[in-house]
Amino acid sequence: MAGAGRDCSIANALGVIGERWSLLALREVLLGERRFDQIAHNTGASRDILAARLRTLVERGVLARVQYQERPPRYEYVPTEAGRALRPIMLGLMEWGDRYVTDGPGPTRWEHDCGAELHPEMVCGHCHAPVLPGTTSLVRLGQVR
Amino acid sequence: MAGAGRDCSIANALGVIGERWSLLALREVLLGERRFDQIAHNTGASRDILAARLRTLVERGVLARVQYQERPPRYEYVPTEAGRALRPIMLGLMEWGDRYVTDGPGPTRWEHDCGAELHPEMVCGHCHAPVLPGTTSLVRLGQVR
DNA sequence: GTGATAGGTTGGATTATTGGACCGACTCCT
DNA sequence: AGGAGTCGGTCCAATAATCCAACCTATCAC
Repeated sequence: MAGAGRDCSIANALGVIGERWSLLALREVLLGERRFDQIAHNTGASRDILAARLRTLVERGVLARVQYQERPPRYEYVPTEAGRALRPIMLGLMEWGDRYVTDGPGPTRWEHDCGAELHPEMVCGHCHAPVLPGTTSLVRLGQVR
Repeated sequence: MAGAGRDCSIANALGVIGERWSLLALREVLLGERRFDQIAHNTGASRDILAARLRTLVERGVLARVQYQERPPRYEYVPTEAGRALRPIMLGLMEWGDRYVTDGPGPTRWEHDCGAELHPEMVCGHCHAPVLPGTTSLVRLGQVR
């Protein structure tokens, strides 16, 4: 792991969800798949790596591991508040992938309650204007350690 | 690499920017650092890995490598349109990291033109209502291959 | 007893990453 | 002219992570 680099919440966030398969596992959980085998199948991750990733996501508070039956004990993974808070970011990543990576129409599509196909946009939480380059200024920058 | 898993633009996006150091390198470029040595220093990545990451980001159209002087030839990395389109996502990730990972106040802070400290929010591009769980419905889901 | 389901663990082979040294082609200082 | 510094990398051996298939435990259904 990196002991250096800029003090930055992006780096900290990537420390939690930045490893390979973590975000795809979370995608499945947010889509409603909560069982190990289903997550393994739908992501394509190998089972040992997936087990490790789910463990760290639980440790870091993004998912919770909930027993849904005794005898035999069986567990499912459910998103915590922190996990649900990643949903907009995943939708943003999906939008970016649709636009700049995936050929043809997006394989997964959402509709918003307003009736339109969902194309999420990032806005300022205060004035609700789009966050565009040039409309923001740096107040404080994390130092490089 | 994964040959299987769900057909999904999140997975496709991660194929481009999901490797370790890629997003941190992009963060530095978007912050205005364009030189190899500075990016290496500010991220903490080893130089050979950084060179490899920058190469794939250029290949995939997220960055461009531009010669800024001859004799000796020197290059800098600038964001393309696709790279700039990742800015809102990085800000969202920063917001998430500030809230759920980083202890204390966020090390990097932005102000929006409206005067408020920036706390970005994801909204529907059509009706501008926040994208909350329960306000969207799946129209089409990428199949697992 | 045979299969199926669920949630993993184990082992061995392959790949990726790390950190530091090194390099070529300059420029700047003295 | 000699020496140091800059820039954008590459090369190397040691270490760490990942992949895949096989295996395991417990239980239920037949």
